[in-house]
Amino acid sequence: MGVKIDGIDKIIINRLIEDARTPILSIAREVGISGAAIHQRLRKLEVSKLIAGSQLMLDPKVLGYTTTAFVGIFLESASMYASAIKRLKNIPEVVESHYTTGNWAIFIKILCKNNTDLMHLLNHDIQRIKGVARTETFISLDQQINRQIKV
Amino acid sequence: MGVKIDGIDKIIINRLIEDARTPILSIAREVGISGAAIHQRLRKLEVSKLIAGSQLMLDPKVLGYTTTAFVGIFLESASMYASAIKRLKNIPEVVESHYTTGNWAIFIKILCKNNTDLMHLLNHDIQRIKGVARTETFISLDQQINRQIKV
DNA sequence: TTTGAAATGCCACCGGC
DNA sequence: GCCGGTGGCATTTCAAA
Repeated sequence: MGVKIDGIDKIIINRLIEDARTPILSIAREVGISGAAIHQRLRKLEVSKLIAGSQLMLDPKVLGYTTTAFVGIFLESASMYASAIKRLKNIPEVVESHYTTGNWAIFIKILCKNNTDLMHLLNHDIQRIKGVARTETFISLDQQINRQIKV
Repeated sequence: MGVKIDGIDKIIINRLIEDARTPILSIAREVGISGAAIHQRLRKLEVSKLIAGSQLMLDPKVLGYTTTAFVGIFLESASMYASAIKRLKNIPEVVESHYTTGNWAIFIKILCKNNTDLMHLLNHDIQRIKGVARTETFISLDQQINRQIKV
């Protein structure tokens, strides 16, 4: 993991984490080097794969997705993992899926419009996936932290 | 929640979710309307708050953060929630925190460099937060889905 | 790694439809 | 809602140090 990052790189990264469309020249003026230099540093950071891309962030609430929930899924056998994931990928409300140690085999994060939709998603979409034995659901009532790891 | 989005808006959004720095004019050429029109649509979507911003995405693995874990936290009493969150905010490895129904009061997502760091984080940083009674940890061995809600 | 300069391309704002 | 035009910037590349 030989990626070395100095203070200027940190400023560049932090400005672009706040707003990925910040003009490079405005960062250049802030740190006091030329735009070309910023540009080359960015390319280096991309080549190193530290920068994985940039994303427009949507607010799910504006689309009506007001409920966030986590669901732990018990599988009948570990061998059903791959096929279960395939099915989960087809459910748009599933925004994260992990294979975890501990209680469950699969652990997912989902967004729903309301509790009726959540119930429908659980009973109709998730519970009916082949291999799914049982689920445990935790509804997020409040999210206080949502950030990236710091450089 | 009166935000109506047509096919062109969807294309704009999806292109910018893939790469937030995509030039507006290249989207304009793709959909066959002028850059000015794309620009106006984007402004409308920003005003509607559907677009919450844009972010540079870092790859935590390149920084050495190879372990993702979820930790359920039991609190001695719900009244310690606010102060516990305050302490969690000071732990950079904590990237998400939720107040959840079900077993735990607080549910967090953390990134660590390895299992030793994870243990240290749990025993030294998290367990010692005032009000934290007990924790349950789930390590993610594999993440197969990571996306935003679709428009 | 940095710089300035140059070519190219983009953005953001109009007035008008 | 969309367009074309425009002036001012931004991006990208290059040779040079």
